Amino acid sequence: MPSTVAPVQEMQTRERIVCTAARLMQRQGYEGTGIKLIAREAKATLGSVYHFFPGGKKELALTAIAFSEKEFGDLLASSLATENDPGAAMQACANTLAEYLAADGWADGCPVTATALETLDDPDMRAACEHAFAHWRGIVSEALVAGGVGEQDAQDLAYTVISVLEGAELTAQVARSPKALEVAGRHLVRLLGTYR
Amino acid sequence: MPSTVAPVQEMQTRERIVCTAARLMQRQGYEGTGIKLIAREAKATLGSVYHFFPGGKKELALTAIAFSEKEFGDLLASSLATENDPGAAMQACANTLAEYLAADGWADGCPVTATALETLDDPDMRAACEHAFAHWRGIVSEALVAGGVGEQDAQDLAYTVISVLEGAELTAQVARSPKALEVAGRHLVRLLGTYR
DNA sequence: TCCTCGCTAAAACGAACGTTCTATCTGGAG
DNA sequence: CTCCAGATAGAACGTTCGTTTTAGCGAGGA
Repeated sequence: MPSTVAPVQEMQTRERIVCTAARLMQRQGYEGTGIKLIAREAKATLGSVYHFFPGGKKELALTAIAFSEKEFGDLLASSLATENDPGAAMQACANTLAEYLAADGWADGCPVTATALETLDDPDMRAACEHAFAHWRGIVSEALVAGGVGEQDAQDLAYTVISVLEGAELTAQVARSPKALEVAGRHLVRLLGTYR
Repeated sequence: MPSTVAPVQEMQTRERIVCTAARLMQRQGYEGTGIKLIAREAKATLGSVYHFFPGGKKELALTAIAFSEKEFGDLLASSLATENDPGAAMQACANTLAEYLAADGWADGCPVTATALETLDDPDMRAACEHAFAHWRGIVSEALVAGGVGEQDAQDLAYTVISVLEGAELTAQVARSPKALEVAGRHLVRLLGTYR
């Protein structure tokens, strides 16, 4: 049975690998990110990577997607918790994404997007990405319902909110400009405003 | 000097390679698509590929992006030409994208998106993707101005229109459902409707 | 002390990558 | 016919990929 200290060490190295994988994959996609590079950047060895992820690159990628799902979900939730109006919260969220992007040279985009498009033919990967998107939509949808929007309208709006955030972040990265995210925030406020 | 027949043959083979490259890259991204696979699928040999594209994979990818830029630009333009209301045109465009996606098993998404995210660190590739996005925004913006929307509002709306189409197409691919694109079309109609 | 076991370290595998090279083919010009 | 540039064909290069394998480390349990 593991001691009380060993698991901490274990999770530190493991989490370092997962975090690095997520960051690299959101910068250069799934195919573009090598396992050896992940190990090097995470200051771990190849042996450690395959020790924690016997399933290889795919298992690591699935874990990284789940990690990123939680990361962005927390950003959504905290934005919605800070602002009481859902529209203002989504605008704040868009602006936060723009700040993050500008801070790291427009490299770290949506963690799931870059990986998703390359791995749609793999059922497991696609399912993981779909789970992330559905999770995020659920957070937005709940907040909208709590804000007085009807159940059906809220679910539909959640689709568009997540879609426009994804698309605007991509646009901002390609253009190296926060403009797409800024106007997306304004338009989301305007769109959500028509539902009250 | 080339004869009048030889260039036709030349362009046929060349275009076959470009078209195949664009299709494969929109399915599996830049890194995930090998040059040898492109040659095989295009029924050309490796020698032909490097004959027409001495710059190798990158030059071919840049050409494929330009090809895709025109392809989606034409879809935008034809939708705007068919419908007289820009909002209805964008909704029709979203529905057309949904039909295409469903027809090919949700594989052929936006040609630029998949490539863009992996190659943001390459200035030439990023510039090509940015050029495509800007081109598409220009088409939408012009149509909005022609529809009576103010110049500044039209430019801002063009950002969001393209962003939401990109994001909704990605969402639809991952979910294997046209829903994201359908609601995106409805919400675009609604958003554009507030500007008249 | 010895032994075990979670973990690290590094070498090595076959396969596939992008690219280069040489050889062959084809069809119009001289 | 000869000739040659455009185009095709395919072998081969070195590198890097994901993965496997083997050896070594270092701290608890008996």
